[in-house]
Amino acid sequence: MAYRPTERTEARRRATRERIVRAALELVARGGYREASVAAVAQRAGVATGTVYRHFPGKAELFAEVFRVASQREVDAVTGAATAQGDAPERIACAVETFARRALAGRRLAWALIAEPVDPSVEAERLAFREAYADAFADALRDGVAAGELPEQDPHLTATALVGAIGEALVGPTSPTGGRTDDDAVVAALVQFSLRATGAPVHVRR
Amino acid sequence: MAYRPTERTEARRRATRERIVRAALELVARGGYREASVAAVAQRAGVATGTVYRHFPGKAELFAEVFRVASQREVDAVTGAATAQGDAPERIACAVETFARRALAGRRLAWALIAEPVDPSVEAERLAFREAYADAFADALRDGVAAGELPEQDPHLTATALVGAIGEALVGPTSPTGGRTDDDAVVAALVQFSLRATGAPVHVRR
DNA sequence: CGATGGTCTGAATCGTGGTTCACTCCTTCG
DNA sequence: CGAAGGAGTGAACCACGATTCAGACCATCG
Repeated sequence: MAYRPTERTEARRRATRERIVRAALELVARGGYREASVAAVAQRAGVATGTVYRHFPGKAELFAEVFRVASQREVDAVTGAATAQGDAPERIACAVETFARRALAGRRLAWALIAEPVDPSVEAERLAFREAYADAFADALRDGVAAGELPEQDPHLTATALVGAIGEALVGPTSPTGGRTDDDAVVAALVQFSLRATGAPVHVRR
Repeated sequence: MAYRPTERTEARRRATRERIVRAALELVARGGYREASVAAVAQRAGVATGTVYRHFPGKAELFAEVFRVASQREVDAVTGAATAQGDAPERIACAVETFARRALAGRRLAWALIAEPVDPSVEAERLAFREAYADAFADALRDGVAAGELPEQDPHLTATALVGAIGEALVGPTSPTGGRTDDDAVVAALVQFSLRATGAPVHVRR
């Protein structure tokens, strides 16, 4: 025996893996899942295609991780907003706005995470992603109902519907040519919609 | 010259084409787009694969037609409901209920029409489908706003969001194992959600 | 009939990626 | 140094499903 993997080589390995994931993420954010072929990812990461398979069992696993990472980032932001100070309506408004603004900032990625065609195994990741979103909303809703700030309702269904509503409203403009609508206006309208949908009392927001 | 296509042969030709479309629709309704390979369609229609290409330039065109037909049917139903008698809230409730009930009756097809991965050219068809849905809602909303029954809002955005909300709420349970939730309850909750979202005054619906 | 125009057939072909693997190169340590 | 254990390479391989096409079969009409 004369060779033992050491910290240094470990680090290099991790770095390569990292680069592959980042490259994949960039490609998805740019051109969606379909543009992100293994060959393209490898090229962008500066490695040979075979190298990808040294780090991941297959394309599905690679992209499952990519989606997991990207989703987590988004969900964390929204969850943070939904657990901020304030009453339920305020928290919901905040979460919706966060969701919407982040999606608009990276439409292509948002589309990939929310609506693009992907492999079944990657799809599973996306389902989890939506669930996580819905959960963030659902928690705030539950609190609001308990506190009497919101009318009686099924929090999970309302939350799911909200996720769908926001997704559709944002992805619609995304996938076609790219509606040149005013982002602020869209966000504001979505917040209004969401507050009404939850049954929050309408105050004059000014 | 000794041969001229006649009414009889024309009819046979149309019948074959018809069978292909129907077979494709059935396959989509059963297993979604990905299960619906050209070979499978041909087999189900009782023709050879090559025959499909005698009636359609390619798979994309075939399924564009399939989606168009299926969509039209659904949209017509919803549009009908949305243009029925009554004030805007009633019409919207009616449209939402129609949308939801029909989707629940054929979940797989609904999923294919609303959310499944498809070729880009077929995707265009689906976009049109969503637009049509949204338009049906938007019209009722516009009327409601004009009549002072609903608060000031961007009807198109509200309509789009509604389509997304309903789609997500219905498709969510569809794609996984298949939530065993009570359909009636879901529909009722969705109607409530939609009415609130549009800003309709909450009356006791009984 | 039989010549003509057309549809139907289905096995072979093609294109597109994902995946493999024999080989080269690098690192570690006796 | 040199044997041992990977990591990285990239051209070749393969699976899969859409598409093609040469021939079989059929309807029309002079």
